[in-house]
Amino acid sequence: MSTPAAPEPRPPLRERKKQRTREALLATGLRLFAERGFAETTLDELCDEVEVSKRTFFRTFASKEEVAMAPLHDLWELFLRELATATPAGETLVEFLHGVLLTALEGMTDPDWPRRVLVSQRLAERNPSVAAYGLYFCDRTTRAALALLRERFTLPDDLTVLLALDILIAAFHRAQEAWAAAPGPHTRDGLREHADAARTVLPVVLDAPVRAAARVGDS
Amino acid sequence: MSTPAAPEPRPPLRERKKQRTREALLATGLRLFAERGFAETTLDELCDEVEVSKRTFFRTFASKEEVAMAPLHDLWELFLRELATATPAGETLVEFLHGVLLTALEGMTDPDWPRRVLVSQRLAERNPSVAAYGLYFCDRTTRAALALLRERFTLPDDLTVLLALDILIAAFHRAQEAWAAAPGPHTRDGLREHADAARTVLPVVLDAPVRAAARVGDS
DNA sequence: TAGTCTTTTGCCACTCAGTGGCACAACGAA
DNA sequence: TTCGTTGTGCCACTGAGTGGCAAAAGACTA
Repeated sequence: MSTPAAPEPRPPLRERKKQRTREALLATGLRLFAERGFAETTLDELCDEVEVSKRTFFRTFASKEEVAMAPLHDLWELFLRELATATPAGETLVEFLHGVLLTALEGMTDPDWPRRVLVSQRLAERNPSVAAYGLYFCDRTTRAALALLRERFTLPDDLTVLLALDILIAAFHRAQEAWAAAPGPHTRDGLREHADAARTVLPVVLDAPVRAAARVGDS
Repeated sequence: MSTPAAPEPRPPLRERKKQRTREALLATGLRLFAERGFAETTLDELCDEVEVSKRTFFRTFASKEEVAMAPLHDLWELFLRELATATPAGETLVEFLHGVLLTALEGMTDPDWPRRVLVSQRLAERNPSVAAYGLYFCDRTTRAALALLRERFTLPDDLTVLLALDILIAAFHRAQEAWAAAPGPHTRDGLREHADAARTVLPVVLDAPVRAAARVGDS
């Protein structure tokens, strides 16, 4: 389980069994999707292998796509939890948000998490419904973050804050794509480096130039 | 039909009939979705009313969601067509893209288009699968725009260009939401004004401040 | 420890978006 | 007018997703 929960008293058996079921569905789902393809793996097959009913599957996950995107969504959920307690130190909003996101990234302590994120990224690249679900989840995260920020801080207007969040999420998303596409081992630190690089580019983006290409054959 | 195609020779009967079918499915779909709800309207009902088979529906649209989002997607498709011919005049990439988008917006000449866009926006707000589809469509538009830009212009690295496109699309998306939420008549010009306002905010966003709120009861 | 209450699970039937195959209808060209 | 091409409708089907309900499992109390 990749959620970096603080140590807490042992949950009741019922809760522990629910978490075991969730983890089994998630691990098996990611494995089967990666081996056979997302569309080519039915939920009946997944539930047979985990030995739970499909009814239970849908009590655990909202949709098939949620399994595929769960590793990344765990990160965003932690981001929101960190945002609920983080304190800015005079930096800009985008820098503050970026810092909170990196803190959440540090909180992804399960050594298997990067591998799972890579599987998720591949599934999103190859399956439109997975990609769409991921994008929608981030849009909802933006909404939740705005509400959290409004409760806790003095901020500019909603449009400015929403755009700051959109820019942060777009930068991380592109970083994640670049990380997944890069050769070599895929590590959490590597993802952080790509995220930092994307963050660094942001001030340049608004001033980026565009010129007609020199056309071959044009003298 | 909201596509602002240049005047062209009369298409063959087959093509005209296809377009009539598409328009009938679109107009009827939007109407039924708005009246009854997206999920509450089945494709069987829609096809019965238009008197085509469901098989034909799926030859015309890739999904039910595509009907709901078609008005906005028409705009993005025109954006890509404009991008294939537009010439920058020394402005930044984001300004150039914004200009092309406004040109595409001017090309949405059907007087019914704003009303349809409003219906689409409402459907997206109320139906996750519609919103997700719209977001995914825009992500694919970003990809297509990058490829177009690369063919035609000298540009910075892919990350910078992708982020410029992401920022443009996010700004327009938020403008559209604000436009839909605003009281009074919803016009294409109103949407342009909101788009301009969002564009204007962009340079400010990266420097936007965040401070702890003064807490009531704290002396 | 047994009984009772609460929560969870599995089973089942079902809906509906979406798909593929194929025969027939409609259109287009010579 | 004939023939080739393209489009349509019909049909059977799949699989994600849903609701109802009885049985099983866990929690709590005396």
